[in-house]
Amino acid sequence: MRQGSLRELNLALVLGRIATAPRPPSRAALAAETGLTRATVSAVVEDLVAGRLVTEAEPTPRAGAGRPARGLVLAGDGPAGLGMEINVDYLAACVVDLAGEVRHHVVHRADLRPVSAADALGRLARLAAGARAAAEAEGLTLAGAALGVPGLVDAAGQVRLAPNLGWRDVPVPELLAGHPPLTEVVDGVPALVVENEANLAALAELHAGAGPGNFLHISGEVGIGAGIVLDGTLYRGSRGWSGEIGHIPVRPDGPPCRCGGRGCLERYAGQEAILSAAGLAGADLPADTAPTRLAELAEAGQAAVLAALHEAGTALGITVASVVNLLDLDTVVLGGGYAPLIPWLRPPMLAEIDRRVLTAAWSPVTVRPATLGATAAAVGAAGSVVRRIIARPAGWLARL
Amino acid sequence: MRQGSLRELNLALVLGRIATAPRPPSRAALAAETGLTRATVSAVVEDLVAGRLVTEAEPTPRAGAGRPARGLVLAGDGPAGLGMEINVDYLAACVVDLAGEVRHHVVHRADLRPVSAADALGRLARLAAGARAAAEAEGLTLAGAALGVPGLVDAAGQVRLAPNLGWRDVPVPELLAGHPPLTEVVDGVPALVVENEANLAALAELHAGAGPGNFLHISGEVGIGAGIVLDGTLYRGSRGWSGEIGHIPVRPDGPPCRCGGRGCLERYAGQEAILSAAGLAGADLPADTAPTRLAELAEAGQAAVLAALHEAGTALGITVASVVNLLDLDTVVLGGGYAPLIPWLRPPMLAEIDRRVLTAAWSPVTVRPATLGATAAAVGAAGSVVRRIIARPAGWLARL
DNA sequence: CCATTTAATTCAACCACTGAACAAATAGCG
DNA sequence: CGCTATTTGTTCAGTGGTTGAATTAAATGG
Repeated sequence: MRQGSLRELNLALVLGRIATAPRPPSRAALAAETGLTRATVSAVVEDLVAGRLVTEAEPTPRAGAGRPARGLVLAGDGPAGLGMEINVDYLAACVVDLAGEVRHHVVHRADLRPVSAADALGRLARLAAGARAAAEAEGLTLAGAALGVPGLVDAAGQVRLAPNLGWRDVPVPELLAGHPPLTEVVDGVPALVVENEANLAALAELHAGAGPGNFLHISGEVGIGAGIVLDGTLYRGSRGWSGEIGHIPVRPDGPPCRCGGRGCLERYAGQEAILSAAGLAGADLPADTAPTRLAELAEAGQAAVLAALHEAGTALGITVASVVNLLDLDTVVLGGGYAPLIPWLRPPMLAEIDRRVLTAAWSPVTVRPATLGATAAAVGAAGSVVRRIIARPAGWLARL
Repeated sequence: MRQGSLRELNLALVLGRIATAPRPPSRAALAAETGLTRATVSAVVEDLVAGRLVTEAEPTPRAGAGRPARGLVLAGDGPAGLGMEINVDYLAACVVDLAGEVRHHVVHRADLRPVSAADALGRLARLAAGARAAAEAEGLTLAGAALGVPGLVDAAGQVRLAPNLGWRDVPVPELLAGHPPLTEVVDGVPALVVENEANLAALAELHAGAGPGNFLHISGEVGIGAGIVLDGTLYRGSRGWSGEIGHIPVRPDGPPCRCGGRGCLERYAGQEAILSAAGLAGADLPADTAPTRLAELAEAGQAAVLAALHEAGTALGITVASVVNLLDLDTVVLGGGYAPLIPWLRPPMLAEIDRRVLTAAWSPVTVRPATLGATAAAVGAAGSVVRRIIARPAGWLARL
């Protein structure tokens, strides 16, 4: 810890409080919360304001006597994050400002399975260029970018395997490097961070939904992925490959899975599995509309659909019971395609959880829908960029 | 971060380096590693030496010219930790010094199932008093105590459920409070920390075995527990109830378990299950000798025993595959009663892992025996006390 | 025996936080 | 309307702890 570290830590501490406070706090309130003196907080805030990270809000009306406080809020015109997502049937890009506000958002629908990786990334780069232009038009400065992909990503940002896209060993940063505007390096972190989309969706939920805590966020897209948040931070695993929940064995002697195992969760609760159990295998539904279609049919009381959802919920419940026994989580969030199906998935899930979780008697497990919709991964990607600035503002300040 | 925090952080930083260095480092080497100046390191070390946390070793012979360095080592006569363990068939107490050396260790064998909790804790307090006397005779000062129990412990240290001991809602700190010498409160942390023994065994492995990393430590005692180490720290879960791996469903429609579920791991790989599958249900083996007996019979080629171990290993493999898919771990450590059975458990475990772990192709999962024996939990308990001092030396220094 | 090299300490300078005093801005009250 | 109480935010001398250079200490090698 150098001498300057103290200021770095206090910048992060104060900025973090401003970011999470329910109402714009005054310097005096920040001093009281953090234990710092008002003098120190004033000095720190001065740095933050000079760096365009914080601005003063309108004086907040307050009860009682005394000089009115000047509320501090995250700047809406400072740095922003660019978030992107590639999935089986769409591309997305968005811009999120420091306050977490989504300032720009475009989704480009297209079946990307027949398209080459280079081509898909080329289209994405065009979306990103548009997003950057939109951000600059609003006075924002992009401070970094993150991209979510439905697959395994290694430390260098290379996509090792994305089965549903048909990708294998795709060097994403290299392929995108030629395309502006993603070429700057900020503060030791690569200009473009590539990450599993389930992890990013969990991050989005962490910041948008109920505050920190321990939860599992299950993304039911074409495959089943999960992001794990432990003690308020995303857990990525030794190599960033955590959350491959789709291939957890539910019935070890069950039907074979293309991963090589048998009875994987995906064989019971994956989109294909549900559709085929519901007798809709040949219906050729686009991946993005299948969940709502299933919900309609379930609403109408279609027996095969109800049975398929019950089976899927049971499998999910068995898997979640394993996870909760292992990690002692209090909440499970269902996102992606599962969100519209919650009314039918939840009862069998809870039944299995209650039976199989050793500690269920002392504290029930909550199963709830994600607060964000299908755009969660892209928003989470952009959010991860601005969150990094909030966690280490010194890096941003060191560089204008 | 107050002004004094800087010194606190640097005390912890330097002490941590001294603790983990392979050879006694000099002040100059510490300065180079940490980025601090030699002046600062000297000042910090002076504080640590004054607080009896560090002492100077004999000058280390070095090649080349120059004034010889004075090596710094953790003090062997400063604070120490008292570790205790209660299990089904024994009590244990030990004293570990700052350097991690076990300075005292006693095990008291006795079947504790018929004994009341108060009585068992009374006996434990006598062991602890003996350990304290031994520690003081060696010039050590006990800085805290930790106790491992085979069950669920809540935040207050109360044992909510320890099925194999037959305990339910036992207020351990209260029952031990009357018994010296466990009554001091150190630095906001309760004088006695009560913790699940599987977690403590994992901690012991973390410090004694291969350095930090991500691993799962499975303790095969009468029940099956696990400790989870993520990024070099023990993960305890929302309520400290993580690692209840024994009740992860292996075959959801399998035989009923006393937890209320069906097909739990414990029904395939628990000690009772293995013995009964091996046809030794009525043999009335003491819990502590059963594993070695099984190993003997397996060595002799007894078919029923080999089949039972194969079944147990398969179930463990299926469970570990779930865990690795979820957490992306690179290592699984088998401890407790599983250690002597590794030659027979490992092959079926690896077979299941290879089949079912999605990322197994890129990086194999290592399954290895624990480096500590049956005493791991008690040593881990004592280690957790001294580790806390190493992580926050300021608390200890603030107090003499 | 002296030059060289590396280790550790000393000391003035500096950075950031501290605490108290002060200025600013408002509400309440007579 | 003016005075007081109250709370916010700033100013400033003081202090703790790190910084960097100079100095001393203790060895090797020619």
